[in-house]
Amino acid sequence: MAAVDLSTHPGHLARRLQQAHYLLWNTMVSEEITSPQFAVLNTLVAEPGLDQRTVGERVGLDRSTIAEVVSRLGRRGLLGKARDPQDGRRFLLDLTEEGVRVHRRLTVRTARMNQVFLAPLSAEEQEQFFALIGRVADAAEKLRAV
Amino acid sequence: MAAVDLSTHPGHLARRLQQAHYLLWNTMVSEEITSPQFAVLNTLVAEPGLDQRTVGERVGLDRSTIAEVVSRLGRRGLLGKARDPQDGRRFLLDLTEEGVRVHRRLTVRTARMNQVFLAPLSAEEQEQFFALIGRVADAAEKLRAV
DNA sequence: CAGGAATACTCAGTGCGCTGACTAACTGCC
DNA sequence: GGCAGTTAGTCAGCGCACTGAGTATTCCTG
Repeated sequence: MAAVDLSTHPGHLARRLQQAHYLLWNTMVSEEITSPQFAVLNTLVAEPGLDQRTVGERVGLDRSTIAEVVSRLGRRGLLGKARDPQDGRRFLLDLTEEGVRVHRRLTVRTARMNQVFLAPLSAEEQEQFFALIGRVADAAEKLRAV
Repeated sequence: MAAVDLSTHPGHLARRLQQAHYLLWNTMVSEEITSPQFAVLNTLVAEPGLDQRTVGERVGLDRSTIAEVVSRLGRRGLLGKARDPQDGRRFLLDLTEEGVRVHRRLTVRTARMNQVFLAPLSAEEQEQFFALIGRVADAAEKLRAV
């Protein structure tokens, strides 16, 4: 029996965490808009008119994935795409009014969901939670960059 | 600018963590066998002859997803499926010799990868990392069970 | 200013992960 | 024994996420 205990596997833990979040999001925030889609909306509220690649970079999605997410949001009428007149390769993205409205509505629910999600941890532990995961993710992303 | 800082969003953090792990796995462990597939192999080393649903439960995959993962592993000749003679609804799963060999080989590499992945944290911090994520994931899964 | 390198994006292919609807098999109760 | 309810698995459909190949545009360098 050379098997390993999965609970000491960070990858397995990360997957469980993400799935748990996904389910909670579905019940507490929205069944229509997913968490990555919200991240895109959120980025465009902060920086309207950003190009597609940069949006992807902000939310941590590669060019293929961001293209699909953007196209879905476009189909739902939450954002618009336009060629950059300065650089014909780029697409510039902007929220529609509906997109802004949806973002505003979901922001409230997201905050509530995050509270529930992190409720098992004390305020101090929540700090550690963010810091530890952030450090591991940052380090791994840097390994990739090389 | 009603935008939120994504770095304080546990869902976004969880996704980044998982992607970072995915990339490292690809370069350090295997391009063929994925982390969930390894989890299935690992479960069957510990408990040979388990049925498909229970394997899914052990590794945290729903019945649809475990069916796909199992079918892929079957196509690669790493495990075999057989109807349970006691209960015609069930499929019992068993690793082939090749499956056992692959599991043994990947176990070593996985341990090495985990070390690299967690290297930014001290031993004490690694404990916290496991504990905090485990508690949040457990709590969220319990919410679901209700 | 022309040709090669870099950049933004698309498309095809693979894999994980979920829901909801369906089929087949078993279980329990009358 | 028969029928209702539960359970294991499949299938279709959606969405995220990556790689690798291909196209169009821009940038850089000789």
